[in-house]
Amino acid sequence: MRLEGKGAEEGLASAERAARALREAILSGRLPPGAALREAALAAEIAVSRNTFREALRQLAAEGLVVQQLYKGATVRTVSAEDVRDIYIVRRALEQRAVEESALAPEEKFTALDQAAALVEKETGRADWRAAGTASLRFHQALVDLLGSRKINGFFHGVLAQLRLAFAAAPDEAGFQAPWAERDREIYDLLRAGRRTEASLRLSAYLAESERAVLDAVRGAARRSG
Amino acid sequence: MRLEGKGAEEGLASAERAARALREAILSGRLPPGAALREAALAAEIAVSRNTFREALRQLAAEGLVVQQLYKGATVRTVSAEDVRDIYIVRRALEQRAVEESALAPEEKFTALDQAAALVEKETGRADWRAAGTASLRFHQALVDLLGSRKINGFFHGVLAQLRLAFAAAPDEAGFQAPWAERDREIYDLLRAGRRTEASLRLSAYLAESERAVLDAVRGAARRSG
DNA sequence: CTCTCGGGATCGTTCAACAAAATGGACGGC
DNA sequence: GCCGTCCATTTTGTTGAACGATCCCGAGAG
Repeated sequence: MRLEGKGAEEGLASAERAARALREAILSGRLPPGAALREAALAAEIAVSRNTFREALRQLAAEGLVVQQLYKGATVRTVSAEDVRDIYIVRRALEQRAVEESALAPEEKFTALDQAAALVEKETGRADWRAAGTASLRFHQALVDLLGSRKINGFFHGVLAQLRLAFAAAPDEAGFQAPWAERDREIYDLLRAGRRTEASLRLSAYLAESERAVLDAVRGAARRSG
Repeated sequence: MRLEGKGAEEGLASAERAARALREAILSGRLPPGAALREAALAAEIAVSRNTFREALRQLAAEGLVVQQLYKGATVRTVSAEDVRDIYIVRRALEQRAVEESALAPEEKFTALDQAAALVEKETGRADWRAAGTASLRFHQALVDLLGSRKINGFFHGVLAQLRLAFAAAPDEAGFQAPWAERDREIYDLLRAGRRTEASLRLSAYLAESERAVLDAVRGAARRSG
């Protein structure tokens, strides 16, 4: 019987806790892209030793959220226009594949997809655009999950995390309040009805428009800061 | 067993050198799946401190080559039958997508693909099945590279590394000397001729057969050691 | 044979120290 | 005023030792 009562963080190595804390700080925008991650200060903040913090840094670097340069330290990854294009190559590849193969997916994955779409609608309804954006990404994560691959899910999760990084760089940019809810719901309905070709076309249009919006936002942020 | 490297490793953090040395030792089969990675011993062998070695371990764990369990240490990842099925879901998704989108790929990617196919033929010609297997994986890596995505390339590289892990567990198994060279060359020729539908069918058959062979091998290895 | 109970062995983590390199600012030349 | 140089300071990369926590394994009790 263990006495440590720190919720879901028990039984975790403190290096893992440090990685989570850092990941959370980055994805919440508290540590924006480009921010220097000074070991001494941040390690003290998370209450771990510098060595342990460095283990967490290595892990986040391997995940692509952090960039390490020898003797220059670690910084939060900045998302370039080229990165955005790459991200959308991935999205097109995996989401389109998921649509094509959706006939093989088990029923429960569709209900999960339905619930994700409902959440997007709910957050959109209360005009919480940030939450709606997150919910929409979760919908697309659920879409890719139709493929039923752990590895693809993990990979796609990391890629969407980088996309959120791009959002953090340029929040509330024009075009970001696009009608996600209707688009996602529409794609879901077409999928459920087995109209995969139409779903694929709809998804293709959605991704193209989304990519353009994110690219504009990233370019705007680069212009502002460079 | 010496894990030390020498060549072009200047300007690299020694944690990175340690990660490379360990990765190489794992992928070469010198540290087989399931092997315990004792920190003190291996750190001494690579001539780095235990702390530095632990950074390397974290990195390899994030890459999926190593599994860490609290207070039980790190082991080389073992590849289960389910892992193999997952790997082939990834291969089908990415390689098929690459074939479908191949019309958009620039010319130089096709010449790289051609050269990769030639290398498979060369190694097959000298009956070096191990080298031929590696070359064939490189051909399929080049195939996925038609998509032109850094992220997908990196992801796929890691997945194929795990597949090599499965080979390491069960080398020279029946079905592994399958006619890779002809298959790969055939797919390349169909692609170059723009006959994408036929290439897709050929690839599909190839992957199905390959998956079955690897699954049999992994199950055989599990039976031997379980 | 199974269960319990040590006694290593190994892991997870911290700390202090140091070399190497980057950083930033004072200084002087133009 | 502008520019490059030099040097003190900071930060990183790495090490070695230490120590509690936990696992592993074998000896002995039942």
